[in-house]
Amino acid sequence: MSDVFKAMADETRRSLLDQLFDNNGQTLGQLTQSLDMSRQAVTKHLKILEAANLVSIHWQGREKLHFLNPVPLAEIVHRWVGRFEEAQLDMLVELKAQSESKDQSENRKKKQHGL
Amino acid sequence: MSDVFKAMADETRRSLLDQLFDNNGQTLGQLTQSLDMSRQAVTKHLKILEAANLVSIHWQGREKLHFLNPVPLAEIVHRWVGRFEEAQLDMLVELKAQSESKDQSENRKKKQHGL
DNA sequence: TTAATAGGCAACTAAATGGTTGCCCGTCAA
DNA sequence: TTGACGGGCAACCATTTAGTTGCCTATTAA
Repeated sequence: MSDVFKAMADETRRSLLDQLFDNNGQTLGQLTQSLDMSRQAVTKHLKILEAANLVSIHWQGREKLHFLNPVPLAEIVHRWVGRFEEAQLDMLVELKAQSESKDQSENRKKKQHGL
Repeated sequence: MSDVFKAMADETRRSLLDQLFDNNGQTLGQLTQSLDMSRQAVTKHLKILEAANLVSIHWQGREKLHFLNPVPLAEIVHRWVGRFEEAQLDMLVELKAQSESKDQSENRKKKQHGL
């Protein structure tokens, strides 16, 4: 899981994923063209994306084709969406409780404000 | 956006978020207890979470309370879920095309083309 | 057969990251 | 009022990260 988040944490790597969104199955050379850095630097980024299982490769002659693998991110992200949506509900409950607690002294006037 | 992914990329910080999921509004001291590192190290992690807007703080006397802010991650994550789900469809189409290509000999009715 | 193309590997560097320690300040309670 | 407690700030350190360059291999095309 850490691998996926770390892979996503870099702008260059997100840009590589963007490129593959737009046009799946590109070669290293193609992916490098749009990036203003050396081929070897791009190779390293792609290795990290591969390690995170976000990109899979397919050799065709001397060309290395790169394909998006959406599965691990979809999984991870669905999980965190769930957790955060729960938390969001909790937070609403809590804010409500806090505001009620603050309003104890004057709770008949029903005035409320948050943090 | 980079800030959010970078914040999420560290195990310690995800663990801090976990703690706040379980019990929102904890102090720095409380958050430190479960972490086997110095208070100052935890402070740095919390600063990063604050900068990513994933945690907000509220001073109460000499205590600093930390609260989860689910909004930015929910946003980011919904966006990426959308993109990846699109890509996932693309991939299915592509896998279908590949398998059809493999089945060429026994399925002559369907047309196929290479990657 | 040879040159150009696509890419890999290793060594190196600068900067960012994650941690430490020491000392300081404000708040609270005895 | 004084000492303990909750936390901040800054300097320092080791490791990781993101990039470079130079050279090598394998495939393709002339």
